[in-house]
Amino acid sequence: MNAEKVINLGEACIEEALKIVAEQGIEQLSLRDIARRLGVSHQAPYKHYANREHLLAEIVKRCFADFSNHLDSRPESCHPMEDLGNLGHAYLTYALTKPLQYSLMFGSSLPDPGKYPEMMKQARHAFSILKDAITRLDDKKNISEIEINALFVWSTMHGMAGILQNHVAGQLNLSVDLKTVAIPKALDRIRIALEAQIANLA
Amino acid sequence: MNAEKVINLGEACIEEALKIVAEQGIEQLSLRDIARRLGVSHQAPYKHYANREHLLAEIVKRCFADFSNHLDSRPESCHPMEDLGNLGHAYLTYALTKPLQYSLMFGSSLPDPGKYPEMMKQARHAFSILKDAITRLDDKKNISEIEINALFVWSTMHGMAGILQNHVAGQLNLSVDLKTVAIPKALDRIRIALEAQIANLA
DNA sequence: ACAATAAAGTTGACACTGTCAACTTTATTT
DNA sequence: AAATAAAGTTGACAGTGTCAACTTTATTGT
Repeated sequence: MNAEKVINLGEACIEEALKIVAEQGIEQLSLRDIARRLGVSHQAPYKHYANREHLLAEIVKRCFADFSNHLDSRPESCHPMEDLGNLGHAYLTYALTKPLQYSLMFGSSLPDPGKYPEMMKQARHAFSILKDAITRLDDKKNISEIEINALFVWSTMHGMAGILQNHVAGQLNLSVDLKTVAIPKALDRIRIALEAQIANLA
Repeated sequence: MNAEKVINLGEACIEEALKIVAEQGIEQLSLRDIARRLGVSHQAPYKHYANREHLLAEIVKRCFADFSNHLDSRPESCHPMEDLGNLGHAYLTYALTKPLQYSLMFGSSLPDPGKYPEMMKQARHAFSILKDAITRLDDKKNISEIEINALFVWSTMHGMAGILQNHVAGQLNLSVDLKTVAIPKALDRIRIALEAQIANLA
């Protein structure tokens, strides 16, 4: 199927890896399979990635970059709370439309963060987008409050995204539709919590 | 080290599997290694578990049962909101003191839920504990509202737990301590959101 | 009590994996 | 054009899951 010669094997490995993860899950990902599908010897990929984890770290790094781009391209709004809502929406949209990438970033199969600083640099950048949006809610807040709120929002987003795709929720016999009802309501509750807390300080 | 004969190999496999996961992570778990450490042939475990995934499903099932027990043994309280706070505390305590078990249940390495109904039965039971606590907040609410709130609370809990152990947060250069500051504040925000929403309906 | 049967455990094989080492080919540099 | 580095190949090894056939141990029915 991939008879023509591969121009850039390093890039081709990443593309093929994503396909394999999409088709068979991350457990089934093997460098040998990548090589086989690209019509190349089983050792060729090792000339570009020292081992399996290095390849995964590179993929995750790009996922974070792609994720940041997606968050940055949300609709503009000059109302900070509306903007935060847009951000939440963009977050979940990403988790739903690119479940592979999302689970690579936030699933438990993440490569050891300490070993891959470039990967984590991209991760911090994504988090800073959320912090910036929360800062605009109330610029009189100190950095701790902002971080606390950011972690709160991120936790809920992360939790909902996880529930949405981990087919766990599908097995809970819920009477309510997740995407159309539960998620918007949950976003409402985040807004309520943040507004109440801002009012408290005022 | 385990020279004396194993009495119940099925149980011994599970114990040894948990040890291996604790020592080396779930990726390193192999049935052959379990067999070797128990001083038994490499095929012996297969007489008790058809394959690797069946063993994992059995482990996860027990984790959910243990999790439910832990949630049920939280301090009693006749104030529903306080009880929900205790529940949240118990949830996070479990995630922090038994990170292995927690990540087995909620990590991405979960065995296919559809294939293991017994496992999911235990999962539903754990979820029902949360639903019950939320029902007591306002017994005039309909089932949908309760489920929505339960998902909201669960999402935030799940997200925070994930952030707490996924070493992701440790790499974000946060200025605030997670356990002592950020988590209690986040629980506050959950309470605020739920109270505001109950007041709205009243 | 004892033969029949099922369960538990062993041994051997196979295809698959990651990874090391040595080699050949191709591209780059000087 | 020679020297050198990069990219790709081939072969090997230990580890893995799992199938099949076998032996040992327990259970069971009569």
